[in-house]
Amino acid sequence: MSSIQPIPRIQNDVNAELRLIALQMFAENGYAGTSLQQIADAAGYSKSSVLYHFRSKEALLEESLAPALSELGEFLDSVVARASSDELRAAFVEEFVDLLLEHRLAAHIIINQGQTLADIPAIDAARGYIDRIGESFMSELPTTKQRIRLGVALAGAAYVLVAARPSTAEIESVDEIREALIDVVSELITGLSA
Amino acid sequence: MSSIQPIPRIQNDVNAELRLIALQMFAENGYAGTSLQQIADAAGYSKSSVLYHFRSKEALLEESLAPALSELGEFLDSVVARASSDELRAAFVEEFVDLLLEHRLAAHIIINQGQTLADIPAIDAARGYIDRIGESFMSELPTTKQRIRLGVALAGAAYVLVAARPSTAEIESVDEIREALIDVVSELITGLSA
DNA sequence: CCCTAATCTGACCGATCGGTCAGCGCCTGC
DNA sequence: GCAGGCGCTGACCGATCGGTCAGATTAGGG
Repeated sequence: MSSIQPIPRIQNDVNAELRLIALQMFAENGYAGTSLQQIADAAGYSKSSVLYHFRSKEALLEESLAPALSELGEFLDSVVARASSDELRAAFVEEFVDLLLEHRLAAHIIINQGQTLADIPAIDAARGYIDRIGESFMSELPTTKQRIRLGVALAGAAYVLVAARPSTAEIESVDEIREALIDVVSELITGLSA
Repeated sequence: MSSIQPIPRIQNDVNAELRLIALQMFAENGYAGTSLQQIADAAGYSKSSVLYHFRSKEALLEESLAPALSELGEFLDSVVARASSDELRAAFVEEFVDLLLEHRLAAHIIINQGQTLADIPAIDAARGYIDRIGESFMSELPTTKQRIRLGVALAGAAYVLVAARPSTAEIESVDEIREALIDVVSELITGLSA
């Protein structure tokens, strides 16, 4: 306890707080549509303070996405490790949906704004991961139909995760959403090897 | 020819040109991420000239979306007119996918940026239309699973329509995409009445 | 207690934002 | 050939953008 921590400059509370707020606002209003001032106001700090913790707006985005990126990379490794045998597909889908649920905000940013933010390294890396995960599900060269099914599953899931319209408030449990998502995604994915 | 046109102040060429360019840029880089200067540069006009044709940036967006809005409204009418008998579902899906294909840029803006742009009347109207189209497919109160399937189908389709990654360039024909989309959307939609 | 370093802030920077306005050239109808 | 309007533009506006910097404030270990 009293000994120095292994890595002294660990992310502190303020840092994590800012990353969470930024992630929410980037997902809801878009990266371009969210200013550092708005983030600072929402967090109760000054804009200068935000820029003290993060070198730039882009760095704030990248560090906010980092945890999701890390887990996405691990998931990709586990996918390529186990060969894509048919009966393991269901387990993969379940893990993948859980990954989306855990990092729903990051997923929404990467998928919905990935096109716009293509020049940001973290975004580019994430898109590369996703591409390779998709490829691992496909035998040989993907057909148009396969790529469209995968795209619909991915983008559709990412959208649903954040859509949460004000009307018909989010009374429904996460479990219910999880179950429905696993159902629809696996239905879309299983059509890929055909 | 020499007689005055029925409605003198019809949309002229420049107007239509600007609307198309704006629609493309809004879809690709986001509404907040696209400046009037960028639109003007892309069109080869000055920013002042853009604002001469359109009262404001918001008006440019609304007028760019107008054709899609109009057709979407007509589609909604045709949906509620014919009762949603099961065997007509396929025809509905086909029409709907064609609508998405025809107005792919507008669809992408409405679905992917609808949350952010909720205070813009045209966007709000479009989201209302889509909600009502969705409701017309559902019997009684929609379950979570039903709403998720519909959300995945809509957002997934909208994403695929604009995704068109630079890699593996858009060699594939529109017909191929259309066929795949009709297939996957109808598969998702037909699960709604269950 | 005091010195240092971490944290936080307001003032300020140049650039760009959406938008206004006066005026330019050009075409057209009289 | 002249008057008038339309299309278009540069200059300019206040506000805000992301980012810098010097200094105030705070916290903590010796």
